Amino acid sequence: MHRELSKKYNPAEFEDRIYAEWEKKGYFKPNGDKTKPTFTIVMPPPNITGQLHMGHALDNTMQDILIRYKRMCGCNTLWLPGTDHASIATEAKIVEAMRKEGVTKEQIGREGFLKRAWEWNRVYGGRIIEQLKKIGSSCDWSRTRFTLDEGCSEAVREVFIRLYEKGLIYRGLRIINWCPHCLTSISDAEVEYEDKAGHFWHIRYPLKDGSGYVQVATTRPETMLGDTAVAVNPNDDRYKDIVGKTVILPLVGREIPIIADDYVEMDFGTGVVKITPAHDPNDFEVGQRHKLPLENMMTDDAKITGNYPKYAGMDRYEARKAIVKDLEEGGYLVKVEEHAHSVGTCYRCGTTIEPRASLQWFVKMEPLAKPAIEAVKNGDIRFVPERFEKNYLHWMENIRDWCISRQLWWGHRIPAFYCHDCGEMVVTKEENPVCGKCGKPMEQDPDTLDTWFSSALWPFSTLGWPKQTADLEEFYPTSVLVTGYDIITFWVSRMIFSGLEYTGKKPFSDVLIHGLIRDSQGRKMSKSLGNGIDPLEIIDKYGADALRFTLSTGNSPGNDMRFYMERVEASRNFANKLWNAARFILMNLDDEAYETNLGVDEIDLSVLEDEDKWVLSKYNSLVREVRDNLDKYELGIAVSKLYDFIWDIFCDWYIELVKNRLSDKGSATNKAAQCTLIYVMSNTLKLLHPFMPFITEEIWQSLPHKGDSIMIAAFPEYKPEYSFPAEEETMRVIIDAIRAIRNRRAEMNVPPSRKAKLYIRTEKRRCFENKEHFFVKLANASQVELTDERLTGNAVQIITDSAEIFIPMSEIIDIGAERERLTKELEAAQKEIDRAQSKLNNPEFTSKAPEKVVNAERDKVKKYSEIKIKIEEALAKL
RNA sequence: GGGGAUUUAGCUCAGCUGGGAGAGCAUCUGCCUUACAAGCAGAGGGUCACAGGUUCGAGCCCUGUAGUCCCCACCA
Repeated sequence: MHRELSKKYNPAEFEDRIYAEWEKKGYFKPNGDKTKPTFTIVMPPPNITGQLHMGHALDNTMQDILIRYKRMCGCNTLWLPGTDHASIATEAKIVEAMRKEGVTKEQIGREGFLKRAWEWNRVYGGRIIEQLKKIGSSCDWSRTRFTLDEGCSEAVREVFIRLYEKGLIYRGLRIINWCPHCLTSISDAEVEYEDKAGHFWHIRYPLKDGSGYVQVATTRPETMLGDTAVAVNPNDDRYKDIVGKTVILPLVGREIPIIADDYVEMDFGTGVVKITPAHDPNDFEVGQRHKLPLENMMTDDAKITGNYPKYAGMDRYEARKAIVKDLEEGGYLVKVEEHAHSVGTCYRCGTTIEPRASLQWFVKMEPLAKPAIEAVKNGDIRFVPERFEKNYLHWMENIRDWCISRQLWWGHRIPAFYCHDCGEMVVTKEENPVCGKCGKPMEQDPDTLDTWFSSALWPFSTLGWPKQTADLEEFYPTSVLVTGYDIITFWVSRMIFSGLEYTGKKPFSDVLIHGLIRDSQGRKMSKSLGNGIDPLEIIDKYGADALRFTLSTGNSPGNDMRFYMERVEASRNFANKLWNAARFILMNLDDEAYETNLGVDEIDLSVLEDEDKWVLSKYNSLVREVRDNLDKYELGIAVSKLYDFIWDIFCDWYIELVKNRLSDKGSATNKAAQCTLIYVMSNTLKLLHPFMPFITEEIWQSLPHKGDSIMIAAFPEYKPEYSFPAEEETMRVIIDAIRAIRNRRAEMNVPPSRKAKLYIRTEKRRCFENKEHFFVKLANASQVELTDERLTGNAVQIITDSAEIFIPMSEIIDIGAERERLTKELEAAQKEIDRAQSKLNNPEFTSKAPEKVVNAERDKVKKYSEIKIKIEEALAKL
């Protein structure tokens, strides 16, 4: 009737089996209950380039916890999964794989390349989904999407055309960040800056009229080939007279003007700047203002063009050396200084990016940013933790136009078409448009879109947008987005403005931000360092539950976390503890408990002992706290409370307290204990299920239960009638006494085998009555006697706030030591009294502090005064 | 240059709206007590970075200082 649990906790035995069962039964799909609120999460789609890493494991564990919680709360819950085509990253990987085979993109052509890319997606995109299942992700896989699937592509085209027609997408010649390795433009957000040691070269540019020279300073001397002016500040008296004159560009011989522009700072360098409009964003602006020609002196792969035969074909750095040498030899080089400056690098390949004037597509950001800023400022969209709002707002408020075209093949092709004959351009969803002017077939723009362009639409494109689907109606806006702080600018911000602009609604209400998983030394996990830990290996060895527990504990939102194997072991040990507690319960259940579903729905409170009510009451508070923490996204706090309850309260105390009753087969008290064990255990399992789905299911199934799966059981609710303050107090007194006895025995090195009779004198007799067996079981007592008398003579005396306990053990009593110890305790009690009393003597305290706090201090004085009297009497009798 | 995070036990980190500092691991002591040695019972260990301030009361709030880390920014 009920399933046995195997002797050893071995997650590999059941995790896959349980997952398959859940999936087969369709539990991952929305329950369709329209009377309940919907709860939706759209998974940040992992790239198809790689393996599941710890970041994914964390991200998806958090999402799964929230989803499982809400599902058990009865919500109509959807967690929609998918993968990202990751254009630049994937293309780079494929090119690299091809290189090893000795094949180039050009050789196989666009079509052949795309064929390979789709094949790649079939293999690796599928793999990562399987890996997500291993950690227990309860996604609705039937709705799995891919950023490059037909629906998403339709959404991309729709958006592109809408924005174009609105004038928010334009094509223009601008300075963009060019990666000479990936051979594509990238957006500002995709550039990473790092400080590098460099030089400042001071170079003389002779005036054409022979009246001298100007001295410019540059960090990139090779770009002088592209200079089309030099500039000074209009207010700079030093150079007033030469503005309007021309200089001769050294090595090149080109005659270029001296212009005046505010951009130049007088105090910096020499106050004279060489202007290279084609290779520097500021210079480009200056060039625009002064109508300077663009001189592009570099090829795609950052080599000098044929226009400069002496340097043609040299790469940037080679050319720099040669040019510096030539300048020096020509007497143009004045000096070289050390100079640290920040250099932009490609976030994918790390190559130093080359700013470059280029014809690209852009999204005009300012009008889109405005509502996106407003939505966060007015609290419509909330960041958790809140501080990331600042991050987001700062970026949004200073946003620049977004370069969206990429010179890649793997991605959404830009729906713009050109007529070769007349130069006409159309933006259209049509696949083969003809030129409206001359009727000729048109050719599509060869470029694709930034991969984040499609990711930006993810929360609604996955639900069917632009079609008004039932899913979109039901599940959009989504509830919460869970992601790392590292992609707030790349992704979160773009989803926000996209959602607002295209659907008129925010894409999600809350953004739950987590940190990065680092190695045990605090370093980022990376391939190059080889310090990555594979989540799948952890799962193989310790189980998915242990991994999930590790990732969800001991960490606060938004903060990075170090990954320690010791912590995984501790998590596994916790699972083991739970497992064994369950085994113990199972060993002690009668068949009748299964036949009658004992303790499954309710408990007959009238038959419970104090300890039953105590644990039930503790459990009841736990329910309230866990719900509260989960509602506030405090996952780590919730799970640590569960840990404490299960290990400390339930296993170390409650189970120990009821062991005697469990051997008393057939009695009413035995049944009450079984009932309480079942009720508290199975409901605690429900509380823990979102965090550790597999072990909780396995155990729950083995206990008396109703329903097919813990996954779809109702999440426990707080019940006022299960709150028992009086029994909690009774058990606190008992537990304190037991602890005090154990403590003293350990101090005195009494071997556990040496049992002794206890005499307990207490004014809280009610608490101790009928509790004698606890002291026998848990405090090495041979016998317990409640007495009104103080034991005199050679007895160990133990004093708690509620009792005096005497253990006659004359043979090990050292009167001198006892006196010393009691004196110390007396001093400690006096100290407590003084401390509390001094507070109470302060009228400011008694008048201003809350009553609750003042009363607590009064109680303290009372309590320690009583203890003090007892100790004094004990000393007197010694 | 601006912004943020962080500094708590030997290590890694929790600590929710201010009301006597906690966990895991490590260390020490004693235990195979009829679930669990992946365990049980105990113990030691902290000027909560530093200096001021607000408050009856500060690990928590404010100001400053220092260390560590991150993000953003077009100064050649």
